[in-house]
Amino acid sequence: MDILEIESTIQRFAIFAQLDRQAIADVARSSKPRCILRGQAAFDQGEQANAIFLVLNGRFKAIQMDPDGSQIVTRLAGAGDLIGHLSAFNETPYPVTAVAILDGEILAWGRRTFVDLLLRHPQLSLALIRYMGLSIEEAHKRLHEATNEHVERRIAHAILRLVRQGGRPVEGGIEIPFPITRQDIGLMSGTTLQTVSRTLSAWQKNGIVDGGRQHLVLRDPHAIVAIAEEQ
Amino acid sequence: MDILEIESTIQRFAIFAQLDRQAIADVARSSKPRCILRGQAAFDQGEQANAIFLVLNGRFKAIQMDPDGSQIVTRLAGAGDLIGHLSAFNETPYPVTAVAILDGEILAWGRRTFVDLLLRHPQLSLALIRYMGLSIEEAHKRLHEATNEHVERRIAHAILRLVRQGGRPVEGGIEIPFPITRQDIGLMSGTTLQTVSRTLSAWQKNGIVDGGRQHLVLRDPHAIVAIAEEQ
DNA sequence: CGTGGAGTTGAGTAACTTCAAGGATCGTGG
DNA sequence: CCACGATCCTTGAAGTTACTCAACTCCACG
Repeated sequence: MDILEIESTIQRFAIFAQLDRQAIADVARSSKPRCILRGQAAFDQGEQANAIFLVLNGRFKAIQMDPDGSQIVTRLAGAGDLIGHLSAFNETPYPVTAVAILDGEILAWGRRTFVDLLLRHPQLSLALIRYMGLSIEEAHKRLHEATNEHVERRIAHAILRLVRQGGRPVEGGIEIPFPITRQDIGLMSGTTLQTVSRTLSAWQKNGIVDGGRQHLVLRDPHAIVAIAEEQ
Repeated sequence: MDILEIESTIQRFAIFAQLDRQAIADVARSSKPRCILRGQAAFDQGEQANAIFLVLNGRFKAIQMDPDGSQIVTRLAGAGDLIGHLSAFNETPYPVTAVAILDGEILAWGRRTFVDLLLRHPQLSLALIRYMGLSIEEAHKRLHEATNEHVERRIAHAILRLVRQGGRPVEGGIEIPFPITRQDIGLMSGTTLQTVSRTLSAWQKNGIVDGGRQHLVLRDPHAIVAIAEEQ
């Protein structure tokens, strides 16, 4: 991807949309593009956070692991999402490992470089603040779900999140167009892969979803919304 | 509180610490101080977010409530903490109700006013970005705990958070110097007041904690850390 | 002195997890 | 092209944690 492509790509993303031509050029010029193959990590949990990344395309999952081995998926990131921004500015280690679940391209900035961009372009800071505000609200919503809702509802929420982050309409439903395992869904909804499997099997019997290995299609999205919202 | 007091107070808070004299004056001048009595709310969930607040003193709890009545406490806020910042910049409704659990003073800025401050003082934006990054990490940590740890451990974590946010050393332990109910602790650790009561009763028998109605003293903080970290 | 918020404690139970074992699907190398 | 290993998925049965329901006590405050 050359610099002009980068400019025209990033100016479409919410975080950069308010910047003028010159600012976009400044931002683009100081970035380094990088390809990440499926299965590779953009960075690893615990590593010193020297860079911040923007996803240009592809799909990443952020996995957080405890010393005792337990994990959760804190978020998925697609085109236009930042990753690594939490720790980069506080100079703390990355709190998650960001694994590509599809081949993809990202843009990297050094920590110091990005801080300078923020100081030079207040509109960029403001956009980042808005972006992070939404992340916190999302995290709190998940926390609420995790502590007050039963599994089936949590799984429904997790799947609706997948849809919002990149569901593709196909004939007879909505497809999740990237590989996702029962394990992943479990880590996103706070349950085990077995429970996810049982739940999806039941839904499949009712014609609500469809799909096989690492693949999911919502046949009746409305039914899933209903499950997510039932008392 | 007059303007000079405000200036000298806020410059000690992390979010404003990097600002020069002039910037501090600018920030202070555009703020409106306000007193909140115990039990009152600085703002209510669902209300249009027209203002952002800084806690000068006192203590607030942020409660999030579902349509079905279930609640969680997303955070406690003390001197130096911002409240209302999540939604104010995105012009979404407040996602929580911020209730004072002690009489306190806060500083208020209108949404537009604070955005202008951010645009005028890039260092303020940067500090806010750092602050929000820490909030997200904290939320993700709680999410991890909520889904992978058993109640006793979660309660221990919740209490350690209380200590970090304002524990006061007293003879024979550490005191939580603001009123906190079993219900609150339950809402902070994702369990019921009954389970909290049982757990604290057991701990009290072992001499780990002490306290009565809305009151808590850690007699053996080390033991609580051990519980929070045991496998 | 009465009322309501806060806390305690017991018993029963539901919802998930854990353990277990087998089946399906993918990719890879002979 | 087929065999094999690795990953992913399914389903059953047993076990457990912590929630729910319920009754009772204690205090603070008007």
